Amino acid sequence: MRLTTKGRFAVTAMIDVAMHSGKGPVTLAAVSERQRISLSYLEQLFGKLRRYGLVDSVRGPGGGYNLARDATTVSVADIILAVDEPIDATQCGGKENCLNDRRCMTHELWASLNTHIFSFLQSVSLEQLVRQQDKPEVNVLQDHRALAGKKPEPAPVL
Amino acid sequence: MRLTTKGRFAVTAMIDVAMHSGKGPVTLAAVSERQRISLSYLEQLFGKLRRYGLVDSVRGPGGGYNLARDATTVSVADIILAVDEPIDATQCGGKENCLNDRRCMTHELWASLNTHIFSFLQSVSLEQLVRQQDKPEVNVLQDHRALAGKKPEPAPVL
DNA sequence: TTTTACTTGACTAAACTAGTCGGGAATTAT
DNA sequence: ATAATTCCCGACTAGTTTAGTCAAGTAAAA
Repeated sequence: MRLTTKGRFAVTAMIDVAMHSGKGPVTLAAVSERQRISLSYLEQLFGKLRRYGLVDSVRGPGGGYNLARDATTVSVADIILAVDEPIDATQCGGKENCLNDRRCMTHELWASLNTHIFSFLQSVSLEQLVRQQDKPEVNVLQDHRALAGKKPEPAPVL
Repeated sequence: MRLTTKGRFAVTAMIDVAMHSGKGPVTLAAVSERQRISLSYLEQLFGKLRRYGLVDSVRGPGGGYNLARDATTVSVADIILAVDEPIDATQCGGKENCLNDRRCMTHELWASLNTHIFSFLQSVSLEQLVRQQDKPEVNVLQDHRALAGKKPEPAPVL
C-alpha cells in the first residue's frame, strides 16, 4: 500500500464520476474542470482504473467513463491499489535476507501496520464518500476517528 | 506521518540500542555491524533521535548512545516522527484552497486514515518490540492483526 | 596528547512523483 | 467521407525525496 497524492487524485476523480454518471458517461474533461486535475494526468490514472476493471470507457463523442461496478462494492483500497501499483516487497521479500539469518526485527510490526491501513481503506466504500458529499455535516468516518481515541489536534500528515 | 525505510531503520536501530545498553552506552559502530546499516546513515538518524530527546549521547572512548527514556514510554510513532519529519500539510493546509470553495472531497478520509495509522504506531512501545525479539514465537502484535480480520495472504506493501 | 567516538553540514546518485507532450484509434454527427 | 470528439498510449521531464557518502570538526578518556 502506498499513500500518495496520486491515490488521492484517483479517489477524488472516482467520486466525481460516481456523482455525475447517470446522464451517460462522464468525460475526463469535465472531471478535470470540476476537480482541477490536469487532463493528461487524469488520462494516465483512468488508464489504470480501466485496466483494473473499476471503470468502463465509451469512446467517441458523448463518450467518457462509467463505474464498472456499483459504488457500494468499490473500496478506497481498490482505487489506490489500481493507481499506486503494489511496489513489491523488496524490503524483506518472502523469507529471504532481512537480517543475519532471522527475519528483521521490525518485520511483524510493518506487516501488522500494513494490514491495519489496508483494512481501514477497504472498509470505506466509494458510495460512502459520495453520500458524504451530499450531507457534509454528517461524517461517515467519524466512528473511525472516535475509535482512534485521539484528541483533535493538528493531525500528523501522511 | 510518513512511512519510509528511513523510519524502519530508525526503529530497528532503537531496538538494538534498547537490547544492548545495560553494559554502558551502545556505539553506532556496533549497531551498524549488527543491523547492517551504514554507519554514516546511522549518524544522521541518531542526530535526529537525540534532538528529539529519544536518546542520550556519551562522547569519547566508551561512549555511545543510551535510551533517554524508558523503553516502555517510547512508541514507534515517536521514533518515526523524529526521523521522518512531519512534512507539513501542504495538501490542504488548514482551511484553505483544497478545491473550489469547499474542502476537498476526500479531506475527511485522509485525516481519518492519518489518525488511524498514528494511533496504531503510538500503541506499540519500544519495549514490546524488544520483548518480541527474545520470544519470536510469541507475537505481541497478533491481536492487532486479528482485529484487522484479514486473511494472511501476501500483505500489500507500504 | 592521542585515540575513540560523537557532531555537523555539505554533497550526491538513483528513484520516484506528478506531471506534460504528441501522436494515435474508435466512434458519432454532418 | 470527414470532421469532431473522446479515449488510448508511450515517451519524456523538472523537481523532490531517499539513502546514503565525505570531510571536518568537538569532547572526553586513557
